[in-house]
Amino acid sequence: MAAPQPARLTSPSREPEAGGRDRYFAKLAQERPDVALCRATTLVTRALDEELAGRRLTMAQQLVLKMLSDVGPCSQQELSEQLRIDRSVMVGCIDGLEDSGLVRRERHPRDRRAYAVTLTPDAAPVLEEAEAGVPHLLDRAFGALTAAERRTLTRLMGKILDVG
Amino acid sequence: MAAPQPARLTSPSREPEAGGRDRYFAKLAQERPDVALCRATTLVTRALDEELAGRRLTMAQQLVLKMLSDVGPCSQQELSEQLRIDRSVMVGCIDGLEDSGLVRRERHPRDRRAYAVTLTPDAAPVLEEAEAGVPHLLDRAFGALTAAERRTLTRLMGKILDVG
DNA sequence: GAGAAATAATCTGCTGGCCAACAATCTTGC
DNA sequence: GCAAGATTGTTGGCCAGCAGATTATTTCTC
Repeated sequence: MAAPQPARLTSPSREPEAGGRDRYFAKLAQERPDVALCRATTLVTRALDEELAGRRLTMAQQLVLKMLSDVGPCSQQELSEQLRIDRSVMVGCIDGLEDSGLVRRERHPRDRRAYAVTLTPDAAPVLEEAEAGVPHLLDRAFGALTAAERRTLTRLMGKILDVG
Repeated sequence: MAAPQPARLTSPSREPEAGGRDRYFAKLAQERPDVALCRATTLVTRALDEELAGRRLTMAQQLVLKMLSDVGPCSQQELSEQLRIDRSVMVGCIDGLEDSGLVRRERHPRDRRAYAVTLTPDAAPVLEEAEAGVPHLLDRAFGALTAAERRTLTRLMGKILDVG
């Protein structure tokens, strides 16, 4: 495909390689936006997980509380759709919140197939604490980007997601 | 947290909601670059998977062949590090390529712990075909972005990944 | 109305990525 | 030269995301 390759192998010792074998990823990330995107997301996800490790809520649960606080009681279906979390994952997510006493599964008054997931009074302080940690979370995940670059990233993601 | 929420629930019928309940994701994606990035990557990954569905190679296998072609025989460790694919995943990846007769696991001459994963002659045309499909793949994944935007995205991902 | 089709929540199974543990092998410190 | 530690490939376990099947309920069609 490319130039005839030497059949030589790196020795196991740590001599810095001239042929770019040890910097191959940098080249790959420049040529393949898909790979760069996936690997960067893995890093960001790991940073988020580390940051959330000590806290009471998972990211999904945090988003659920926030949406309930913003728009009022929702069915699991609505939460799933708007937060882009799979229905089957949402079940366990709400289970956890219910066990912690932060939401209740009430019946939807007009559709008894659906629940009306509703915040309890206990949820407010927990949500507030979680929201207060978001800036630090973002700094940890996107520390390499300036504020302007983060806005650019948000705009590009918005186009891929087809929102605005 | 926000304004006092109405305890009202959406009726099950499909009336477009004024309160932004049905556009909540758009707002979320604008406020939370982390969520936007993760959801966009899910979309891109799905597009890639659909595109690769009919082909012989997975994305990981394609990257392995390309790297072997570019830098010559490598240990699985080197492939793992540079392609950012976990060692345990790399095992199955190379297994598949070996079963297809595209690579061989030879012993590393100086380190008998490691293999020297080596391309076979059969690999060249398969890799060439895969490489030929990359532009179409990227168009499918990033169709919403212009060429300039794709370059910007690549640059931002590079900063997160700390490469150049 | 009555039956057919659609929908909400749930469960199960499948896949893929990540982490911990393991045996074989290499490297290092003394 | 030898024991302690690191490294390579491998396996198995865990979790998220996704599709399919199921049950209860609602909506649509006649």
